[in-house]
Amino acid sequence: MAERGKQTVRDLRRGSRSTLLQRLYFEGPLSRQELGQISGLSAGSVSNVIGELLADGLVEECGSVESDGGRPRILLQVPPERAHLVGVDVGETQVRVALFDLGLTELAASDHPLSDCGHDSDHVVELILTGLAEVLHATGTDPDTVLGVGVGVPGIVEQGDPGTDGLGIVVHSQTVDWDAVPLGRMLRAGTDLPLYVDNGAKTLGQAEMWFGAGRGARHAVVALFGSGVGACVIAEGARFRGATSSAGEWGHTKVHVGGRLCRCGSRGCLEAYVGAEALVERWGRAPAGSSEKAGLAALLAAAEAGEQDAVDLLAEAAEYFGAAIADLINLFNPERIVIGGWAGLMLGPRLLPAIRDAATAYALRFPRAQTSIDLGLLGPDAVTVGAATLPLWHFLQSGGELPARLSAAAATG
Amino acid sequence: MAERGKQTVRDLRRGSRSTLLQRLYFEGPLSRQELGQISGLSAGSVSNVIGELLADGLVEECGSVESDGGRPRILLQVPPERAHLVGVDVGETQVRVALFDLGLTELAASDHPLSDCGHDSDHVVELILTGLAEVLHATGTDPDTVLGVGVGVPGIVEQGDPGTDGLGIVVHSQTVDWDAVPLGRMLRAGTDLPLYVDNGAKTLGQAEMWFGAGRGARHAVVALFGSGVGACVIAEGARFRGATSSAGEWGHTKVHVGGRLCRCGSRGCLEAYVGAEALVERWGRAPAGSSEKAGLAALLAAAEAGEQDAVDLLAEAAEYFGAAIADLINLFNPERIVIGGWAGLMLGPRLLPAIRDAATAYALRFPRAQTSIDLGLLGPDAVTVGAATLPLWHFLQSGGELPARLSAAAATG
DNA sequence: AGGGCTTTCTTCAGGCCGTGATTTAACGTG
DNA sequence: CACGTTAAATCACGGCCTGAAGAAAGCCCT
Repeated sequence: MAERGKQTVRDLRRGSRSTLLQRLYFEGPLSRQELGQISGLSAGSVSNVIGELLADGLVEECGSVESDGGRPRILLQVPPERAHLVGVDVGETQVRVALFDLGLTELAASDHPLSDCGHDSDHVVELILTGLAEVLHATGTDPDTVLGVGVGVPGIVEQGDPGTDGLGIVVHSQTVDWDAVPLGRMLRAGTDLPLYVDNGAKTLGQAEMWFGAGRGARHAVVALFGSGVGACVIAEGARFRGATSSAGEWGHTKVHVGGRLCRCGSRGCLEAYVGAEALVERWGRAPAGSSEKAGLAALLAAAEAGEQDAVDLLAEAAEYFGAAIADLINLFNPERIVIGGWAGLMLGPRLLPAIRDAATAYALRFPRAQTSIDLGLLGPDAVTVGAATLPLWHFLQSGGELPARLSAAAATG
Repeated sequence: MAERGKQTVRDLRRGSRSTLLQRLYFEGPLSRQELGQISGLSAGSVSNVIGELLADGLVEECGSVESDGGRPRILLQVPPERAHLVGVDVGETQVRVALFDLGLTELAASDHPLSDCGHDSDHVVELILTGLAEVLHATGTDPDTVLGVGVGVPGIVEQGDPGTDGLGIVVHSQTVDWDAVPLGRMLRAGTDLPLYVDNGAKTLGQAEMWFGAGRGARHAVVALFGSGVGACVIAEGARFRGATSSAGEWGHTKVHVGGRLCRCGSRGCLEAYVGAEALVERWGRAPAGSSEKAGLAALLAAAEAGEQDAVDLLAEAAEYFGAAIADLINLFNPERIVIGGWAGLMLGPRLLPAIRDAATAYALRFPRAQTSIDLGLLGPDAVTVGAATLPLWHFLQSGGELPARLSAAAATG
C-alpha cells in the first residue's frame, strides 16, 4: 500500500522548486534567508534554486530590507504579470469566463446568459470558447502566456487518465441533464491550452481555502449552501477526491431516512431540508415568479419580522444543517468548517449560532472541540477564481512548469 | 498548501528501500528482475538496494526459478523470523496480547478477563504489561527483536507529537469512561519498546485492508458493525486520520435527526438503530441475562424462523445501515466498502442484499456504480493482528528501520 | 565436450542533488 | 576608512539513480 513509485534525484529539485515557489506565492515577499528558515533547506540550496527560478523569470527581486547593521536582505516574489490564468464558471444561469494574472487579479471577464438554449453541452462549450477568445482579445493577451483554463461545472467530474491532456474528462450532472458529456474532448477541439475541470462547488471551496476563511488550515471542510448543498473536503492541504474525484457529495447525505423526497430521487437528503430551493418551496409564501434568491431573501425578512412559520422553518434548517455538519466533523475530523455559498452568506449571520449549537449537540465531544465553524468570506463569483486555481495549483505543484513557448521567453519578458 | 518540507538525497534511498520492502512483503517472493519491473527502479538500483537489505538481514534469497534458457532468477523474500511484533486488543471484556513474527503468524497469546476491576486504566495497563511479559517469556523471545507494540483501544486516540516516543498518546473514551488517559506515558513506564496506539475498530479495519476483503483497494471504507458501529477509512492506501486522528466516527452519524436517543447522549445516531446493543434492546425478547452476542443470535434465529417483528426489525436495520453506507459512498467515494465486525459477519449473509439495495437507493448513481459492497473475511480476533500492523506499517514505511540492538546483529542471525 | 545464446545480475562512470564550510558582497558604526 | 555584522554565492563532498557494459549462470546445438 501507498508505494509512491520511483523517485529520481531530479524529483528532489522539483520538490524544492515547488516548496519555495509556494512559500513565495502564499507568504508574499520573502528573503532567501527567511525562505531557508521556513522551508528547512540549506542556504546554499535556496540560493541555487532561487537562481534557477530567477533565470526562468518565475521569481523577481523586489526591494530590500535592512538587517541590523549587516548586508540587507533582498526580497523576492512571484511576478504577477509573468503569466495568466483563465477561470470559467458554468453556472445555473450563465457562463462566465475570467482572465487573471498570476496574482489572481481579474483582468477581464465575459458573461453569457444561458437562458435560451438551456444547458445543451455543445452550446456551453461554444460559449466557453467564445468567452475565452473575448477575454484574451480584450486585453491583448498572448495565449502562450496562459498557464491553463480551469472550468467549474455543476455535477460530478470524472478526471480520466492523467497525462492524456484532459481528453478523458467526462461530466455527469443530473441537475443540468448531462450524461457522460466528454467536456475535455469537446473543449480540446477549440483550444490548445491545458484544461482542468472540476465541480463548481469544489472550485469555490478551493478559493475559500486559498483566499478566504480557510486560509492556513490543513484539514477543513467548506460546506456550500446555495440552491442545493455540497462540500469541499481538504485533507493534508489538498482536495480529498476519493477514487473517482466525486468525494464530498454532502447534499445527499441522509438526515432523515425515509423523509422528504429530494430532487435526486431519493428520500431524506440534507438538500431536501436546507437547500435554498427546498426552503423557498416549503415556505410557499415567496412572491410568485420571483427568483430563488429573492424568495430566500423574503423568507429571511419574514423571519426577521417575527413571522412564526418563517422563524420555525429557519430554526429547523439550522438544526438539520448543524446536525449534518456534525456528521462532517465526526467523519472527517477537520480543524475548521467554513460555511459558504450565497445562501450560506445570506442566512449565516442569523443562523450561525444555532448551527454551532446544533453541531455541538450532535457531534462527538472530542472532535467537535477541535473544530471551529465560521462563515466564508467569498461570494459565489469566486467560482471563477477557484476554477483559475486549478491550473495555478498545477503550476505551483510542478515547481513552475511552463508551456514550451512561454518558457523560451525566459527572463527577457 | 501541502508543502512537504525539505527532502535530502538520502530520503530517496529510504523511499526506494521502502518501496522494495513493501513489494516483497505483500507480493511475496519476487526476483530482482520483477522487482525492477513493478517498482520502476532501474536494474542497477534494485541490485544496489537489495544488496543493502540483504546485508541488514531484512531480505533473504529463497530458491530460484528457471528462465527459458537463461540465468535463473533468484527469488527474494522478507524472512518472517527476522523480527517480532506485538498486538494488543483492549476489548469490552478482556485484554488480549499476542506475539507475531514478521509474517504475522501468531506465536503466542495471553488473555486476561476484565470482569472484576472494569476498565480502570491502571489495571488495563498492568494487564497489558503482564501479557507482554508472558508472551515474550513463553516463546523465549528476545525483546530486542520486537519492532514495537501496537495497541487497539476503544474510543478516540490523540496521537500527540510524533517523535516523542509515544509519550503524547492520550485516549478518550465515553464508553469505558476514560477521559484523557495518558496511555502512552503509562505504558512507557513499564516497557522500552516502541508504542503505537489506535482505536480498536480502526486496527480491525487495517487488518481487513491488508489481509482480508480490502486487499488491493486504494480507496475503501471498512464499516464495522459490532456492539456499536464505526468505520475505518482508507484513502490513497493509507488511513484517513483527519486533524487529530479521530476521523471515521461513523456510528454517530445522524440518520434521523431528532430520532432515538443514543448512548452518546445525542439523538438519531446510526448506532442507536443498527448497533447490536440497540437491536437486542429494541427487540426486547432476548433471554434475560444472556450476552449481547447470544441475544443477537436469538434475534437472527427468530427472523429466520419467520417471526414478523424480528424480520421487520432486521429489515429496518438493513435499510438504515444501507442508507448510512450511501452516506459513506457519497462523502468518501471509495472503490470498495467492506462490512466487518462480529455482528456484521453474523447478520451479513442475511442482510447483505437488502443493504446493497438500500445503498443503491440512497446513494448517488455515479459514485455508487464505482463501489462494491462486500462482507469482511476476518473475525473480531483480528483486532490484535490489526494492532500489530501498526508497528509493521512503520517498519515498512521507514524502509526497514530497526531498533539499535537488533540492527547490530545484522545478517548474522 | 565445447562454443554460442539467452537471460539475470553486478559493476561503474556520469550527471544531479543538498549540505555545510568558506568566500564574497553589502551595509552600518566608530 | 577600517571593522564588525549579516546576507548571499561558491564549492568540495558524499549520496543517489540511470544506463551501458561486463560477469555469471544456465540451456542448446554441434
